[in-house]
Amino acid sequence: MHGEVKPGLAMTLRGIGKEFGVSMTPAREAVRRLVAEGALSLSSSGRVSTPELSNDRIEELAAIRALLEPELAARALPRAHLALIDRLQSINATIGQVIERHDAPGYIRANLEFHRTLYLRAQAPAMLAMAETVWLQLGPTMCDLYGRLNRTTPPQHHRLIVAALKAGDEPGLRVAVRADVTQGLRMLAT
Amino acid sequence: MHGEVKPGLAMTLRGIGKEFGVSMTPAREAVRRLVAEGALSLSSSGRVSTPELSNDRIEELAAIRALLEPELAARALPRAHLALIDRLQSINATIGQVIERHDAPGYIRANLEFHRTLYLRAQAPAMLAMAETVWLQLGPTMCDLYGRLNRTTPPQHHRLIVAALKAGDEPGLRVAVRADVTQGLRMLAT
DNA sequence: TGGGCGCAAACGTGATCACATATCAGCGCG
DNA sequence: CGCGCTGATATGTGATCACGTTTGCGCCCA
Repeated sequence: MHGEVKPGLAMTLRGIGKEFGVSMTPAREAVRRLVAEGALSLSSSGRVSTPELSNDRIEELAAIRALLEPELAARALPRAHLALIDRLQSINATIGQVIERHDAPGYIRANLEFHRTLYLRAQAPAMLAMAETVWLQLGPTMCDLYGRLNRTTPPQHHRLIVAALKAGDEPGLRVAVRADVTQGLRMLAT
Repeated sequence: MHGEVKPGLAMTLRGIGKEFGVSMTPAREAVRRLVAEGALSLSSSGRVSTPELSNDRIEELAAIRALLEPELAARALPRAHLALIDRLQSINATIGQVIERHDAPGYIRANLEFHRTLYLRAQAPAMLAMAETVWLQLGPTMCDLYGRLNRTTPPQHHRLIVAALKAGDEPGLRVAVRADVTQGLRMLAT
């Protein structure tokens, strides 16, 4: 999810087992679960690797985010109290620092923490799980793209999200979240 | 997904293995995959069973359907030719027959076939997979509910969907699909 | 008769193994 | 010099087993 493993990297069950000090059986279970969630892809011979997403697939996954996440944010809005907004702003500050360091996985991690912190308030576990599944699928590819771009602009959409939360403005919040989610896609087109 | 197994039913790995003539290992993999997809729930002791969904969870899953499926339908709309519409109408006729027979799993299966046939045209595999995951989670509970209700009215929303497809009316299609998806939820409230 | 209690059966977990298959390096041929 | 073949190595699959834990049934006592 955090993009710590590059897209297209192949792995073996025995290798994973050795890496974590377990036998093949738990490694197999973990791998098969990640395959079921779309985080890893299974070749016809059973070999496993991180998927290399096509542009169409990325667009599709971004579209799913653009559907789910505004709804999650809207559901969180009535439950968003001051402490939550403070927390979001603090995470936002961290994101600014991470960007300066050009730390792509760190940026992804902090960015997702911002979204997850907000969506946790929505009290919608199935919807959140679904969003995290999408993040999991996008992780390696997104991190690769961010790493290539070396962007230096802080996330202005997050500020808009926080502002809409403070104002209790649901339509504005939906628009801000959708814009934040779609921004990553636009970056790909360049 | 088709609701052939009742909610809350517990299963054992050795039992599943014996049922399908394999050992525990493949049974474990299959079960863990279904757990990852949310179709089965894993107790703290590792025992597995079909989940009994709370009303909140059902509402949430229906909301996800209401988000994803209109989008899938809209993406399928430009690609929907006459043969597809014929196929949908034929499935619709089947649904009418199944309802007369009070065959709840058959109804679920035919209903999902209607939706899947349409959504396959959307050329959006990730989004379709996500919708199917939701169906998988709802399957047992929905079938249970349908079985209790013994409804006799044919699905009028499907007719609206077909009409909107014929007319090339995207907003109307989105509304019709959303109404069809939400209908199941309304039934629960009674 | 109802409610704890204990024990045996059953369960999940993780390890190991045999086997069929895929992968890749090296080599020989064109 | 490039291409295909071949064999050794490595991989996934499914079975089986030992072990610690949970479960559920029967029994005992109040």
